[in-house]
Amino acid sequence: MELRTLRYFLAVADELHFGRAAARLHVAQSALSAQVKQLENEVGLVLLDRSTRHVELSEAGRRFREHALRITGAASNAEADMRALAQGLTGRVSVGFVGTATYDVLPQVARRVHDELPDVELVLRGELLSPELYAGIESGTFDLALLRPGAARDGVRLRPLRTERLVAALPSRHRLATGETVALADLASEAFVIHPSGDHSSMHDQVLAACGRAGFRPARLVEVGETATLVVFVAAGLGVALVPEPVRSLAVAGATYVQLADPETVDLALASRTGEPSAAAARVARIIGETVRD
Amino acid sequence: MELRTLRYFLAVADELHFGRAAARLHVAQSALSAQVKQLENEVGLVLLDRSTRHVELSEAGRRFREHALRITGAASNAEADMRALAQGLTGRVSVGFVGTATYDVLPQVARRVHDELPDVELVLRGELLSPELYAGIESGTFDLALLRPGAARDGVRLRPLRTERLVAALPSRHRLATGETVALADLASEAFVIHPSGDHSSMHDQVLAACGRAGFRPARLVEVGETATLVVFVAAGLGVALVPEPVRSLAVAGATYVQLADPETVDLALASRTGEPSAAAARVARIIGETVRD
DNA sequence: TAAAAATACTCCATAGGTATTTTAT
DNA sequence: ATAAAATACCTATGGAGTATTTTTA
Repeated sequence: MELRTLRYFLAVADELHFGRAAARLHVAQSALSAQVKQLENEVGLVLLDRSTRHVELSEAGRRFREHALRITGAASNAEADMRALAQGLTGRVSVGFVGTATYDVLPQVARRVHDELPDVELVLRGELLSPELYAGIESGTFDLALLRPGAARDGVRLRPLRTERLVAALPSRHRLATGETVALADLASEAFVIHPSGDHSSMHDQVLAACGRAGFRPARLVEVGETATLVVFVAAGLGVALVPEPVRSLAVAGATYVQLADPETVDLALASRTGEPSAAAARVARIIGETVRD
Repeated sequence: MELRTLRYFLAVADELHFGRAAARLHVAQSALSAQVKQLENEVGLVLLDRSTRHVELSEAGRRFREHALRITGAASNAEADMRALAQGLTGRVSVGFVGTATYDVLPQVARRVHDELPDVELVLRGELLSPELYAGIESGTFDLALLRPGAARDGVRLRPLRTERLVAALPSRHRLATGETVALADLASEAFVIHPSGDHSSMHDQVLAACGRAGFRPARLVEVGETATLVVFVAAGLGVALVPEPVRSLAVAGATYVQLADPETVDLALASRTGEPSAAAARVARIIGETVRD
């Protein structure tokens, strides 16, 4: 039993006329007759009661028609689904994010994917550290990752997205919180709320490097994993923090973001596995690129 | 896309090894490789990530596998169902009965079909007159009919089942109800409860013919369609009746069946359409034959 | 008698086989 | 070095076409 045979049978069952059915299928009437006959031999039942003047479905034919419709329908579904998958209109894309991208890029991307690619399942994991994301891309856990680019690793392709200025997050009551800008050196004696150092967090290292360039080393460090928690700690007066400018979209009462006088920046990049990504992943990558650009 | 291709793909997806899958399918490895490759071309996606040392399903392959399983599963279902249909183990069989077979043959047949052919749907219509049954067989409304054989009609095949003796149904209080037998002539002056004459009921005619042979013509006729109602009327004292002996299984308080001294009989036959009946109808016919024989 | 399905036959596309090459570990 | 998939090439099955016959309403 083959799908072609079933399609032939269904055409005859539809037209109740071998000639017309053959025309519809673009095959000769004789080929159609032969195929239907073979199908009947296979199932061991007469499916069509036919004379030269009349064709009608037998009881068995009516029953078989239901089966044939189910089978060819499932095949059509499969074809349609695979076509959609090939075009990136369906499928699953898992994306990992560093914490500082979680509150800015992530929600916009999720919204656009939901609107433009409703059948694409987006699996999001935010608040991860760049090394974890590198490993996730290599191992296939993630199709895409938004991370702070570090040493190139082969198996991972990096595309620079943008450079983000660092801003200071200060308690609103802080004496420097009302200024237009703040010089990093003026924060030398403050406690710093900072991402954890473990596993080589990129933000941890870059904040300390910036302080170093400003001529000091923070006296006290309060390590906090989640970006949201970090800002809340600042708001609570536990210290100051340096965060990429897009974190501003995370508004927390009691915390104020102030532009740095120093030109400190961190890079944001999109990572993917080398080789052909899935069509859906490519579409999501494109949306991420457009979202960041705007 | 053809079922063969899907089965090949599923074998490889199962074995994750082209050589073993080919062996399982009894085809050469090269043929399998070619078919899988062609399938991938058709769907436009790589379904299997493979090297000479390792074969695994791609994301698209996992997705396609679900489709392929659904499709081939539906095809297997179809084959199994058609096989069962060809063997008469499934399908629908409609059977019509004359009223006097309704209470005897019908329940036994229904029970046996239910037990022995659980997937055969038995559609029963009882309490019909033989001419209606003839027409129903010819028109295809019924696959089988239990009826009183009359003039042969072509398009209808008749198989004699048995000859049933007529017995008298008398009100229990009737003076003749206690005898071992009753002579028909002794009922000459009674009112007769009888099946309707309309549409040439066979029982109607045969009861009157029997009376004629006994030398009388019933003084009064009470016409009743249903056999059960007929016996109830007798029990109520509205008259006497002649019924085929199997109607005895219809026990009604107040009515007594008494053997006739006269050797009057009616025939019961199984009617079916000429030509090949469905396998299920043939099985049911066989069960009817066996049931009546016992 | 005419329309339509079945049959006879021929052809060729393609599934499948054998032998060999390529490739990744 | 070797196991296994891919490739090259050949064969043959069977699907499809043309022409004709058969059938029945």
